[in-house]
Amino acid sequence: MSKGEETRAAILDAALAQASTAGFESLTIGTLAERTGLSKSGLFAHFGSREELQVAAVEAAAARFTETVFLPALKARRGLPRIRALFEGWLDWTERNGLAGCPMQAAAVEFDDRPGQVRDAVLAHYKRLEQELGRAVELAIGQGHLRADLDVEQFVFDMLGVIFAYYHSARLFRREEAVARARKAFERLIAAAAPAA
Amino acid sequence: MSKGEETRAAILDAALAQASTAGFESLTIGTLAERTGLSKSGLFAHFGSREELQVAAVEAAAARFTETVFLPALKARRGLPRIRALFEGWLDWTERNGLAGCPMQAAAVEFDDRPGQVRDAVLAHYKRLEQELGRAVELAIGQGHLRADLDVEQFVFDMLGVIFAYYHSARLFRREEAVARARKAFERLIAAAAPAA
DNA sequence: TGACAAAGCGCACGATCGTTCGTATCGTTA
DNA sequence: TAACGATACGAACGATCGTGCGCTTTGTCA
Repeated sequence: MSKGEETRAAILDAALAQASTAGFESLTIGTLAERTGLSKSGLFAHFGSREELQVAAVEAAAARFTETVFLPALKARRGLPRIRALFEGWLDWTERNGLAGCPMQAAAVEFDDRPGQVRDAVLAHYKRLEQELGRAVELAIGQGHLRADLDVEQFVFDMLGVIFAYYHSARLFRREEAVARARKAFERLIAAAAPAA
Repeated sequence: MSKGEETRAAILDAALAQASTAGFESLTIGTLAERTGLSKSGLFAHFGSREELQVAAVEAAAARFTETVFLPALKARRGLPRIRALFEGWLDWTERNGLAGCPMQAAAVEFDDRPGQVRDAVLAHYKRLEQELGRAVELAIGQGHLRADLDVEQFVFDMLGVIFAYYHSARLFRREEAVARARKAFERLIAAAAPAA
């Protein structure tokens, strides 16, 4: 990794930490420069514009998510075990990356009504996320772990809901029982999608 | 309503519109002054600080939510009908108020890791929301519409998840079928909570 | 090791930020 | 209508915003 790439990675590290606690709108060149020990202009040169910086931060978050959630889940057996691995990884991927809230959700909420490159990047991430999740569900159906007539998109929709409710309960309310509630909701989802006995 | 109260209400109208599309961090004195035709200092005098303005905007959103969702739902018969009314009102309360996204969710995500008055106000709203929702569920249990041994808090958790997944699907993905997905998920929740036949 | 490109800094710019203050105009009530 | 408080404005402040430019330092490779 060249010097430039190294610095760029360090900047994005700081950017993710910042965005996860205070949102992407709080990502300013000045504060980020101070946080990384760079000069404003030096930092700026790595991205060319603030919007590019925000896009890069979203993409960095997506990359982290892939490393922390997707790739490890591939080691689980296909079918239900893999879906469970995805779910569990999803619950704590932010902590495991030293982040506060989920930067992806923050970006989604902040930019869902603001057209531009950032919104496009967020959309791309969630599109891919739903695809991968859908594929995992279909594999589970193929394995006979889930009902053959299961509404896959609905299952993905429901699973996203559980995650969002978890983030809400854990971050805003700081509830300890959030994980337990999320797991219970998830298991009920799985049970409802189980093949007829 | 005195002149001052009138102006203040107009400012908060504009603030909610702004916050619902671009987030609370985008609420600046300058843009809001231009939007309302006031001078910066004239607008500022109504709140005393930017943070107070943000708090007032959160409380205005909560008031709108009460008017648009809570109060109408009280007209429905207690029990399941009222819970359904709450759910349906919740789905479209932002549209009915001419807003883009849900300002309350935006505030929750933006401030969940930032201590201060704004976070406190958001927390108070969601606390009350959960209380009211929980009471409605208990009434439904009393009416025999839902299982007596239902985990009320879990039901509220699950319902919140459905709403968040709906917002995500509708606002970020702009999916037409988001409402249908949300209703399906909600009905499954109700079915799982139904009394043993 | 010398040369060339990559990386970073310092300084400056116009704009906007939140906030303060003195002054003018308005609304309300006696 | 006179008077007085409520409401709004204009101008200014120091700070910070994103961005551009020229220069120096550093890393990299022939």
